[in-house]
Amino acid sequence: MIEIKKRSECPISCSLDIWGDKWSLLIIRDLMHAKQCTYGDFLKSEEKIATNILAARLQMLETNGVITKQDHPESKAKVLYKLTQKGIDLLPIMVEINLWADKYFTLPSERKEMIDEVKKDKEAFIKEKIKELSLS
Amino acid sequence: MIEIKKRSECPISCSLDIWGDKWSLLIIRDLMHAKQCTYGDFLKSEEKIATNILAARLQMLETNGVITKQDHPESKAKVLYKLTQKGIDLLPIMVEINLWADKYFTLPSERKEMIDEVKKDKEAFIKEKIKELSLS
DNA sequence: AAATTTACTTGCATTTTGCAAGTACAAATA
DNA sequence: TATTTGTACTTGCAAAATGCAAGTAAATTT
Repeated sequence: MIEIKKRSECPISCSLDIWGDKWSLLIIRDLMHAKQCTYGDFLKSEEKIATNILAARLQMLETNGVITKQDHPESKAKVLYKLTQKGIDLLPIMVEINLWADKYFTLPSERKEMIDEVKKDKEAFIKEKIKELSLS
Repeated sequence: MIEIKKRSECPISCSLDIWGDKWSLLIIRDLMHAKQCTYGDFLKSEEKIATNILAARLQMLETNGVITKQDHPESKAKVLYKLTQKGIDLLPIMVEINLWADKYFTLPSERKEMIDEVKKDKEAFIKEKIKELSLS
């Protein structure tokens, strides 16, 4: 089992205790891009997470209600991971991280396109994206 | 010295490579609350960071241009740490983390007050707070 | 029936974290 | 002026987390 030990009652600290490790937000990013992923999909991401770490993080995020597992409609060998509402609600944080990164790094052009869309109308982007993630 | 190895060119990943560890955002949080802190101030925070980890993180954040050191005006024994513009620009991310935490945790009342102010007018809050952090 | 895919687990080396103690310089106190 | 205290670290070592390679078990494909 996974221990959820809070370092303090501070909102930043409590949040980091759930997803403030090296990998969790990348898993969540994948789910925001793809809406649903199999275990293997996560392993394919370019940052190359180790399989045991992936398993541990998925467990942690599920225990904390950020993601859920469900059966794959076409195969019993596969599992689908999805964001819960709690996970979907991390979108504004992700958007702000993207904007910060856009200001201080040189990003690949395919990322820039999305960010330019955000910059045009942040609220609209978030609203639309949340809607997308919520149905399904 | 500190190694800045990027796992990928993804904005989320690049950002996490700088401040995506267990402690950095808590250091940044302290600086956002206090505007400037000494080494000892950070050690006093309720999460109780270990002194060697603190030294390592401060070094990392300074190397990456998120914070700066300056002489304490009243004592050569003390050092003042402050946010750079790059650090101040993390404020919107912090605000969103607070809002997420507000939705999913029960927070202490003194934190709630600040968050209620944010909820009234997020843009205004951020603008005002950035102004505050920028002068000095 | 055998090989392959999928989602993991296991074992072990490496790296990071945490704790306690130590150091060096500045400042306050006796 | 000598000694103690404060401040910002560093060092050494144990514990925990991470990373890598290989293994397992059930489902699917061949």
